[in-house]
Amino acid sequence: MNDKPQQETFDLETIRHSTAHLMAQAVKQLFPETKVTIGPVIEDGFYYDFFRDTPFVPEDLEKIEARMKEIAAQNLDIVRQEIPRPDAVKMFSDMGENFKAEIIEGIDSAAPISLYSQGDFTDLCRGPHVDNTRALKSFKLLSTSAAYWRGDERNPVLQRIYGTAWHSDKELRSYLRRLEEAKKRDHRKLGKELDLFTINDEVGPGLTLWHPKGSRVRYLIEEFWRKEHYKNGYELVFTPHAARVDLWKTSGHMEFYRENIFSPMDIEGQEYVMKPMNCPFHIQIYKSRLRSYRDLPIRFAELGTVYRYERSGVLHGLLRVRGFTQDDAHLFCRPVQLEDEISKVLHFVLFILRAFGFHEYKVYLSTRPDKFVGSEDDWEKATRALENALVRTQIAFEVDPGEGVFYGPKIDIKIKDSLNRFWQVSTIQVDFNLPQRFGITYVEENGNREQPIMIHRALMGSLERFFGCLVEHYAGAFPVWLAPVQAILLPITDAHHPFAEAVAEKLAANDLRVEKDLRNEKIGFKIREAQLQKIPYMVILGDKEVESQTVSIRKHRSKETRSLGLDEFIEQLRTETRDKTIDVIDQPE
RNA sequence: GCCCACGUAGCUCAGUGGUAGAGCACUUCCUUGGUAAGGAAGAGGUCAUCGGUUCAAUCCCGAUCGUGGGCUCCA
Repeated sequence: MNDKPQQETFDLETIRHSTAHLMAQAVKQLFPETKVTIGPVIEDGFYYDFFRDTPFVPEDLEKIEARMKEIAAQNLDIVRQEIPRPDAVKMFSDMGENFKAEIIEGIDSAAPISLYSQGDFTDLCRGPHVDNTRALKSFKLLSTSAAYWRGDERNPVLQRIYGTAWHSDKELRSYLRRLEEAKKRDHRKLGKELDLFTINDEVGPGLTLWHPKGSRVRYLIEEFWRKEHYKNGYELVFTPHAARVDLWKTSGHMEFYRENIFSPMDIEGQEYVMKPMNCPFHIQIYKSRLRSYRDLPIRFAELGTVYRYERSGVLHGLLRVRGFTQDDAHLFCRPVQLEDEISKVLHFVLFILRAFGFHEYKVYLSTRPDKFVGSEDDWEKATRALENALVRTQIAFEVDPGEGVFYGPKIDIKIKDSLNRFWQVSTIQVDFNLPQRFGITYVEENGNREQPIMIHRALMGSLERFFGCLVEHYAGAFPVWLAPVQAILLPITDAHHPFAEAVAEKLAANDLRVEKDLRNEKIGFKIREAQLQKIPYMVILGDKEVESQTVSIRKHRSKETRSLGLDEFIEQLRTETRDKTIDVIDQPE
């Protein structure tokens, strides 16, 4: 066995990068008029951007993939060589590869220009690559799209092909299964199937209609959120959906955020806009009277619905919409309180996220960008406060240098879902800008007026996005505490309807969410539907149950049935609801 | 916004230059059945919208609106 595969000796990034080259080679062979540009490795795969007049169609992908396999099977050695920069520019210019020539001109003059060749194909590349095309076996081309040269829409349009590559066919298959699974639990699909929400053309793109079942879940989330906020020392407020444009001039949003603000409307000669943020309102509440250092910290929280103009092409289900509700809060504190406040927010956010079944996070600390307001000293202190709070809370984090917003440093939290995907939800941002713009103050111990530090924070980000994330995380099978319907009663025949009514009444009297399926259908049919609706508990009621005054329970996740007394069942449901018990979350194999 | 694809019944989708079909859902009837689909009948569509080509357009062309995959940006 001398042709034993060697792919295990290369890391995935190298394999993917080499596969991108292999694809470019195949494309050049099949479509010689095409020009190559760049082909980087991305998460789970790679892409390569080509310049040509006509876009690739799915049949092209099949042809390209077949050619790639042929080339790989030729066992071509991949050879690196370095050449002088002018030669490289000339070479690619002569080949008509003006994009490559342009890249070379942009490369640091100290860096060597390296070429990689395999058979008839030579490409500019930093490498590294696998040593022979035989190492490239487990790949698949996935999709095409358009992209701009260097990501700028003023530049030529390029045709992009996405693909994926792995060490082995087994890994490849597993990845493709994961894609299938993600498609199955797409919140847009489940939203329709489970009757949770719709986004309707006549209402408008990016505007969500929450159906009764989706609303139920949202209401439960909100209820939990409000209760915990009161417990944690927040005051809840409500503020309007629109305000005079002058407010947004003061806040600076008309200047810096204008392109996301809906066009103004004229009301009695005054311009008003829909609010893109809640902060100016909370600041106005702060300003409604004189504040003492004794009042601080002040924490105003609101499930505030904001409207932001997003370009039509970026809208996506509930994840990117034009009207959404932030679980927003603004904290006003003295500088000495900053670290403590951040620390409390961190504890709080982890508590909330855990309740929803998220236990793994990526946390980023973003520091001062080039353009900023406030003094370097303030930034320094605030950044240290954030960092100390993270350390104190024993949260692992990465520093994102220079990635803070112009008005202050921030902490971002991404949560990992059951398919190992990360979702940006929580954010904690220090703001030196708005307190100054609105001139808010408090009276210090010594009688002087001081400017409070303001913190913006959202735990779930937006309810729409968080809900979409939950739907995908649970694949639509919400845990008992969140399920819109916790139990469905399935009488065997209409003779058992009275018993079902009685059971329903008792469950409802215990604050449980119950439905009855009294349709003239066989039990198998009712079970199938309840199963597809992902209702946690099915309650089968027939002669046996009426006679013994018990209920037969079938759980969504297991096919076994269990018979128990009604009170016992109620107790179990109540306990699971109270403890926010989360069953094993469905995972793809 | 830009590139590409798509838009047919409530849903999922066939289909044709001569004004349309299936399955599921819905309504009615039969069936009273113990753990993933019992049977029959019926109703339901300006084929996204507006214009053009044509004797004739759901089909071809254009525009608009919307959706999807990306680009870009973010919560």
